[in-house]
Amino acid sequence: MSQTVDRALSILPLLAEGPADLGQVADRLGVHKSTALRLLRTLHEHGLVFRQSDQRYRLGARLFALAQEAVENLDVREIAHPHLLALNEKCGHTVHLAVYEEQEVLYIDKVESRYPVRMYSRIGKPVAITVAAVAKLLLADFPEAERRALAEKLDYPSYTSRSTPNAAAFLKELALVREQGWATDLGGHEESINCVGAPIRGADGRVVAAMSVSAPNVVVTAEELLKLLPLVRRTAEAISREYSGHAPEK
Amino acid sequence: MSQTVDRALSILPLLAEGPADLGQVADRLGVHKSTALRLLRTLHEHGLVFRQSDQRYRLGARLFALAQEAVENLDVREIAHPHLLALNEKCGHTVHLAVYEEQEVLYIDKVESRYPVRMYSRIGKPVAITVAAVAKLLLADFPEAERRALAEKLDYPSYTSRSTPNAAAFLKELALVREQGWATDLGGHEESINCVGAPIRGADGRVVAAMSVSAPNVVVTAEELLKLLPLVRRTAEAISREYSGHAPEK
DNA sequence: ATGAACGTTGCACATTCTGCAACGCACGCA
DNA sequence: TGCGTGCGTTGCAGAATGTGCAACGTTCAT
Repeated sequence: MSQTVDRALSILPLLAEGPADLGQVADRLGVHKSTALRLLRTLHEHGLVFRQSDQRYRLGARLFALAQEAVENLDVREIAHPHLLALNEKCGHTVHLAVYEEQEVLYIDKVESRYPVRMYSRIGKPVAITVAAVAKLLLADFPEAERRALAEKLDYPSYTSRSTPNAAAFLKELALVREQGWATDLGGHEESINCVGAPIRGADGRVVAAMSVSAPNVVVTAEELLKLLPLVRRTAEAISREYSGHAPEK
Repeated sequence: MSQTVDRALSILPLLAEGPADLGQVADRLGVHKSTALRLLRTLHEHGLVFRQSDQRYRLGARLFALAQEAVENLDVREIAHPHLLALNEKCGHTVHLAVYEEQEVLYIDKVESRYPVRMYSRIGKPVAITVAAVAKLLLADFPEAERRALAEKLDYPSYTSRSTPNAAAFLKELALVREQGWATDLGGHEESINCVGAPIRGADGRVVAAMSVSAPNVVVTAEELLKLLPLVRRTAEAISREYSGHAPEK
């Protein structure tokens, strides 16, 4: 829509392929050298491009800084919230959003069940890290060495008979979660409550948050809850897309 | 130099602070809404900006993709080489450049000593990982858990009486290197050869390569070699700056 | 129903960008 | 030493391009 800007921006992917000199840039843009020069100068002033020692142009530090700053100022919660609401709208159960922070997994958002029976949880509260679906999802993405180190350090409280009993079992479960791309907690924290969860990933593919749907046995059986898995995964993927800077579907 | 492009690029840092709507962008640019709209549209077509579900604009995925692609197409060796030559010019000793790759540390560049006595090493050859200064620098940057895991797996050959004897000693040495930001190998690989090295870091601060200066005792004592440390560190920093997308000094 | 806030469009004006041609400079070759 | 080529750079005149305005269409909230 704006020719000048359009041309200037076309330089960026071109330089991403590798350093290039003025003539090459002008040629590939199909413009006169003097025009390319002025565009490069403007990009240079903004730090998006710089000149290395052999005089050729390269993408500059500012680009990395911008990308980083943008990620830091991104709020998963803000982006996820409407999606969580929509999910709750469809299935009616409690929906949680959680992140990993300083050795803990914390709930950072929650949409209450529309059924009369609710489960206890609080935003900001640490999650039962050895059993919760969201915790498994977040830890499963750690590099293997860190996963092992962390697993060794944890306590394994027997909330119920189905709680994760020890480090070995936990690591095995994490490997499974990593493999399949989703996680469950079937009565591992409270006998009568089941959860299904899926990971939310950033632009680099790393897991940045996890979400889950929880419901007590009295409302739906574990089997029925599992039928929601595709929906949960689709929601998580929609959030991932939007979080990582792709236009939302539709 | 180019007003239109200048304005368009000014939008990026603005959006890095957080999502903004058309009016806010127009205001902060000091232009009419319709102008801001056209600029945003152009940025949008290039994927640098997109519109999230609440209609506000945000930095887009393309920005991350560009930054990533640029990093992948960057060649440390190409950038480092002139600096290594200059260093060799000043001190005369052998200069090495190395990276970590698949459980090994490999030499990827070398400038030969100008003294008659040379040391044996080859580009592409794996480095003695438990003793070489460059290896210590590269491994010291690993997260603690991975450092431990790797140290346990390694063999500790006794090249000389001063070789690193075991995992515990190696981890201690890595902690020291991490702390001080430089490393040495004083006769750990071959009795008569000493090295001083410094790390080369990327835009995110992670160590991407390491360089060292090596010289045999018959040419300079370890003490004299250590006097080169400031020069080595300055060279490594100059390479880091250029590699991470900042204009080279002067 | 009514108004405000916001994004969007078409248009006439002139600001801003463009390509040209000429210059300066460094490098390599004779 | 001198010439030639390749590259980045500058000033300029013409015109294409971007600009702000004013008016319209929507969507919300009151």
